[in-house]
Amino acid sequence: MEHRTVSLAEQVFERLENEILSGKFPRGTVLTEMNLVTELGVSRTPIREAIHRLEQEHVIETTTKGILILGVTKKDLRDIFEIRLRIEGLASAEAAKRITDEELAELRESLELQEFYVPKNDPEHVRGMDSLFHRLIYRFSGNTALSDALLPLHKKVMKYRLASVSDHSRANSSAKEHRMIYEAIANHDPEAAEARTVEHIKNAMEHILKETNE
Amino acid sequence: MEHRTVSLAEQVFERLENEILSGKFPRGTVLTEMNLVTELGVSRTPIREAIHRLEQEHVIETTTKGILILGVTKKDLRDIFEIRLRIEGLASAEAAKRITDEELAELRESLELQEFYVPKNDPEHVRGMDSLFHRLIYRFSGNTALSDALLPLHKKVMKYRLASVSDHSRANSSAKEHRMIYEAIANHDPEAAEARTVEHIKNAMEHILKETNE
DNA sequence: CTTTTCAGAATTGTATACAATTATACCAGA
DNA sequence: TCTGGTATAATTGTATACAATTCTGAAAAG
Repeated sequence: MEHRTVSLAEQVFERLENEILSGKFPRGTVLTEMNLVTELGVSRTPIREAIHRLEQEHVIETTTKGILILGVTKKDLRDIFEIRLRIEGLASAEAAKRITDEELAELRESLELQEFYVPKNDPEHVRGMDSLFHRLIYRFSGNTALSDALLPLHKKVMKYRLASVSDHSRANSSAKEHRMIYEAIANHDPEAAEARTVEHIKNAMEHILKETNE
Repeated sequence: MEHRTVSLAEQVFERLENEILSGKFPRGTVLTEMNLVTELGVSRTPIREAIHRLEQEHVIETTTKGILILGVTKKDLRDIFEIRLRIEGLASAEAAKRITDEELAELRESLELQEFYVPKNDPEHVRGMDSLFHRLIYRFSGNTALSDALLPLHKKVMKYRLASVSDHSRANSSAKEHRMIYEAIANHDPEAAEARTVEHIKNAMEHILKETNE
C-alpha cells in the first residue's frame, strides 16, 4: 500500500456525506455496500466504516434491505435553526474572548475571499467561504463540545445554503453580516459578536426557509 | 452465527463508551485493538467499528501508538453546561407542546422510580433514572437534531453525575426539580417547562462544578 | 558517551472469505 | 386466481489474512 495521509475510510466518509447532504440521493433511496464497492472501487471495510459514521449522524439508516438515505428534510432545517439561534452566538462570543492574531488572520482571509467571490456570482465558492467562516469560528471558540454540536448542524444546511447564496442580494447581505461579526471578534467584543451572530443566523434562517419548497 | 438482536459492534461500543465515560481508564491511557480483542473476546472488526464511533464523539483519539483515552475534563464539563443551559430548556418546551399520554406515562414512571430510589440512598439507580428522565425528554421533544446534540453532552457528564447524586441532599433537590419539570410538561406549559429546566440545569451545574476537583 | 542506522516488532489500514439472516421469486396446490 | 411454502439470491455481520507504516531498541560508528 502506498503512503496515504488520509485513509480510504475517511475519503469515503467525506465523499458520501457530501453527496448525501448535497441532495444527490433523494430521501428514501436505498443503496447497498456492494453498490458502493463497485462505484468507489474500494473494499467493503472502509465503506462500512463510513456508513457507520453517517448512521451515527442520522444521515442514513441501515436496514436489512440496504442503506436508506435520510438526508435533511425541511422540518430538520427548522429544528436545526432553532438550535443554532441559541448556541451559535456563544461560539462567536467565546472566539472574541480568546482568538489569537494568527487565527484572526485566517478568519479575515476567509471573509475577504467570500467578498471576492460575491460580485463574481459564483455561488459554489461563496458557499465554500461562507461555510469556512462559520467553521473557523466554531474552532476558535475553544469549546470542543460546542464545535462538535454545531458542525453537524451546519453541514446539514449545505444543500439549502447553496440555493440561498445563489440569490445575489442575499449573498451580498450575508457577506456584510459576516464582516460585522468579524469586526466584533477582532475587537474582542463578545457581546457584539454574539448579538450580530444571532442576527445573522436569524436572517439566514428566514431566507432559507422562505426559498425552500420541498 | 446464532441470532443476535444487537450486533457485537454495538455491544462493544456501548461497553467501551460506558467504561470510558465512567472513568475506568484515566485520560492519557493508551489501549490497542489487540488488547480489546483479548479482553472482550471478539474480533477486530466490531472493535474497530466501536473505536471509530467513539473517535467521532471525541472520547478517544487514534494514534500510531494505539487508542488514546481522552475522557471528559473539568473544562469539558464547564463547556458542556454552557451549552445545555442554552438548549436543554428548548427540549422541555417542545416536549410540553407535543407529548402524548403514553409518553407522559413513561416519563412519569422514570420520575417515580427516581423518587423511589432517592430515600434508599442508591446513587447508581438514582443516576440511572435521572439520566433516563432527561433522555426521554430529548426524545419526546420531536427534534432529532436537538436530541442528537444533547445526548452526547448528557452522556459525558455521567461520571460526575454519580458523585453529585451521592450527595443525598442534592439527590433530593434534583428529584424535586424533576417533578416540577414533569408537572409543567404534563400541563402542556412550554414556558414553565423551559424555565424550570434551565433552573434545574443551573443547579446541577453549580453542584457538580463545586464537587469536582480534578 | 552520544548519535545514527537498521532490523524487527507492534500497530493500524485494507481486502477478502465465511456465517447468518432476510428478502424474493417461483412453483405447487387449493 | 390466490395462497402458502420452499429454495435461491441478496444483504449485512464477523473473523481473519495481508499490507504498510511507525515505533523501539540495540548495535555500530564517531
